[in-house]
Formats: sequence, structure tokens, C-alpha cells
Amino acid sequence: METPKIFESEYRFCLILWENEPIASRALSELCKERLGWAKTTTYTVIKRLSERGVLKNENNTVFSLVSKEQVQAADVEELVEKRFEGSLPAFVAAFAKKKELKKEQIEEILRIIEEG
Amino acid sequence: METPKIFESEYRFCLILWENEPIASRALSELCKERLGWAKTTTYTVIKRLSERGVLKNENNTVFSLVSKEQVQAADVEELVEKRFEGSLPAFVAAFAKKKELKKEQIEEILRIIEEG
DNA sequence: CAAATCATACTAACGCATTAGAATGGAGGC
DNA sequence: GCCTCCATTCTAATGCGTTAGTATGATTTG
Repeated sequence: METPKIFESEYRFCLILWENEPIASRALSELCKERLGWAKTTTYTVIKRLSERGVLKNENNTVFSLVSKEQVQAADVEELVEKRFEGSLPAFVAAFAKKKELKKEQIEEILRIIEEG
Repeated sequence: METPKIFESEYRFCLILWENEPIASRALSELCKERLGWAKTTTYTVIKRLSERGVLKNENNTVFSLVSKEQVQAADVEELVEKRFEGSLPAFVAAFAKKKELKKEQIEEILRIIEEG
């Protein structure tokens, strides 16, 4: 399944949803007010939009996601790798490694991920 | 030095610049017309903007970059890792690995990058 | 059954990236 | 010295992500 594109602001919203789902739409709008400073209707607007795009579902005043955080993250990585690195993950890791020094634990964890895959 | 942010459209432009620099502004605008379908003035607008942001310099009708492709790529990776992975590269690689299968050559290359760093 | 409350949709404003047309100013030829 | 051409800037239109005010319809309460 194609993971739908999620924009910046929507992602911040989704973080709250993922942490609290399933959650009443009302409670969600209150959380968004606290954490994002959103007006009530803004939350409903976003719920509607993401609902139309298949990111979440709002059923009986209860909201839950249809797409996981991991899926969205993976889609974001893929988009960047495609757009900026012609699809090459190594080029990508190299770019990161050049900027930041890699810590031992990071290296070990990457190795583990690679070997498991 | 802080690598300035470069937007999508600007990045497409920069790819052409990096491939051909140093290049006469006129020739650059012709390339952008061919490859991006831009009007002449659009290219000059972008040259000006990127010049103000320290991405390139236009001197005697000749344009050359002040920021390398690798620098921009690295900044993009860092931005995504910060924004979506709380700064964790392993989480990031894992996300990519989950989506796409890693090829042997990719794995070897990543290992090499890690060991060199 | 009327009133109030609540969930939700409709519509629009705002900022910002992108693109480009018209105006300007300077360099070189006649 | 005027005219033309070309580099460049100024200004603005367009599209889109983001946010929210107002309207509407349903549900609950007195």
C-alpha cells in the first residue's frame, strides 16, 4: 500500500495521535490545543484531511491511525533518498557520517540492523 | 559554517549549476530553459536569491557555487533525522531497511563508510 | 419539545515557495 | 553620441500548506 504523504504540521499532529490512540476526537483537539496551540476547528480540519487521505479513521467520535509512525518515517526516508541521492542509501549514510561523527553504539546498532535484514 | 536551506526547485537548479560550473549566467539560463522549462528571468531570480543566501556567487556574468552538493545533501539528511528520528541515524537506517531490501553491495559499501569514519 | 452543547463541514485568510513579465541600466557598435 | 542588446532587478501572480471563524446538523438536557 502506498503510504500517503504527510506534511510537517500534520506530522506533529500525528505524533500526538500515535501516542494516545485510540482517542476521542474531542480529547484529541484538547491535546492539540495544549501542545500545538491549535484552535478546536483546526484539529477537526486536519482530522478530516488525513481521513480523506487514508491516514486515520474517525469512527463514533473516536480517532485511530491507519498508518504507523514507522511507515511514515520509512516513506520520508525513501523520498529523501530518491530525491537527493538517486536512491542510494550508502551515499546517504555517507552524507550523514560526514557531518556528524558516528558513535560506537550507533555503528554497532547499524551493523545489527544490516545483519538482521 | 551553516549550510543554507535550499528548497526543491532551487535544488534542481543547483544540480545543473554543480554539473557545469563555472558557467556564464546566460548559458545557465539557457540550460535551465532546456531542462527545467524556465523563463530566462526565473533563472536570474533564483541566482539572485541563492546569491543572497550565500549558496553561489555571480561575478562578471559567471556563476559558481559556494556550497557543494555534498554539503547540501548532508544538511538535508540531518534535517530529516532531527525532524523525524530524534537525531538517531540507526533508527533512520532501520526505517529505510524495512522498506527496501538492502543489496549486498549496499551493505558492503555502508560497512566501508562506517569503518573509514 | 425547546434549549444548549457538541461534532463536524464549509469557506476563507495567510504565509511562503515558485515562476515570470515589465522595467532598468549598462556595454558595445554604428 | 545615439541605439540596440543583454544582464539584472522589481514587482507581482499563482499554487499550496496551514490555520481558524462561522455555519450546520445532531445529540443531550431540562
